[in-house]
Amino acid sequence: MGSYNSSLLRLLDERGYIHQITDAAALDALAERQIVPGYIGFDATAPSLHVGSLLVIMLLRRMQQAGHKPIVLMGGGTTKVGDPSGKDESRKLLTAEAIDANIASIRRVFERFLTFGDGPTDAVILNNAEWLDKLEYISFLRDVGRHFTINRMLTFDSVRLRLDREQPLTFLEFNYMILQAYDFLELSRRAGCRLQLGGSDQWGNIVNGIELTRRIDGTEVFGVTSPLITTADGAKMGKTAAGAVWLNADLLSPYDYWQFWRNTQDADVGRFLRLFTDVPLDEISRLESLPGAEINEAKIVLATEATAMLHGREAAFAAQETARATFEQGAAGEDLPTLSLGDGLNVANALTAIGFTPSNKEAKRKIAEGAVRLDDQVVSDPGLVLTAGEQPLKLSLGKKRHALLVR
RNA sequence: GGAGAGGUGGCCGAGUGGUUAAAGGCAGCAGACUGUAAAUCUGCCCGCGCAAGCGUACGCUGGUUCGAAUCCAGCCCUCUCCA
Repeated sequence: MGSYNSSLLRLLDERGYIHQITDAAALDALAERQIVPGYIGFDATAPSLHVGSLLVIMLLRRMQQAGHKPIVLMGGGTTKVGDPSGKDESRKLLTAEAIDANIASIRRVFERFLTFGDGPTDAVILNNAEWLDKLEYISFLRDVGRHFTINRMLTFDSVRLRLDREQPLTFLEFNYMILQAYDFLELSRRAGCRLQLGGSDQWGNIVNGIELTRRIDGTEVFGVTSPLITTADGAKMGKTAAGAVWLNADLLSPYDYWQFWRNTQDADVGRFLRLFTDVPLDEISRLESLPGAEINEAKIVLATEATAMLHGREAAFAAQETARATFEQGAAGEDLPTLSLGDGLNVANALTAIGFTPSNKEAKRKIAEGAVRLDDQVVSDPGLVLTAGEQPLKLSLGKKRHALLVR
């Protein structure tokens, strides 16, 4: 730690992004000497990425900040195969149309984090379907497949974990690591790419790509992985009641995104500020050492900065303002989720309609538990029919979830 | 192709004819305490219904039985060993 010369590795190191590097000294030297094009692959298994991917998106952003060239590789081809890493079961196969739709939806997020263009350090997006879709089986096996031994492939975590747990691993998925390795070779040829970044679970795949590129082309390329980010109590990051914390605003509103960060545990605030915001390091040191309840100030900075980066500063401030009005003054901020009551709706149905409860049954349970309030008055009758007047009503479940009911 | 093991609620995992909407744990939600934190304690945790009640559910399809997650038959899927 602290022994790097290049601004790239120094930046990554001091903000806590580095888990492993394949050849740190050589990469350090290369990054001092030239602009390093580096890539991360993203498979398009859903219409949006979620916070789980945010860390590696930030890696690309840091690369650009350090004067290098980020390459976003969309996995249009690899998604058709499915990465077995870290999964107990095969994914359902996605159709080509679904994958294309997902890619179109996902790529917009990158524009918030990276500057795209034709300049030397501008980011670019490529899609591995461009080369993977056209592969010819026999010639691919002869050119690439001969560099992989089954003996070694079986030792990789992605494979071994599945086998150890007696879960099936299809031959299709077994090929994933070969295709990802081939991506690196292809990118080094097409884009002069010298670096692949990724989460620590990608180490094996990255190393494969490095070796393949060296064996076939004799080119030296590098890999950097980031640590797996868990919360202080050991849970995977990004899981909430409602499900994944999506990055696309149509799947998770800026207000809810802001709330996600606001509810960070004390112990995580400093780490998250370093990883997920551009707040200067000395300011972060100050914020994270705030005593007692004052740490909440740091959480607000985290929430607003992280939200601003993804959704823009205006949306972030709106979320912050709504939260302040709602939580500190007990009023109702305008950014809260809103439900139109129409001709009238009973409380239980309203709770389910906004998505606070998954079923009417659950809504009634919560009412019986005294967890539901209407304009801060506890509701006890699940059949109470609501109609809105001029003023919107505030419906609350628990202390954290609030919504506005309008006509 | 042969032999064996197995498929239970989001996950893990009990249960081998009725008292089983199915033990226990994890995850989750809520209440108390707090700082929209953590930890702790308490309650809840298939769906519809105001309710009585009803409907679904233990891989799938049939069958036996007053009654099946539990017994029988066929099928599907997974794992292990053999060929």
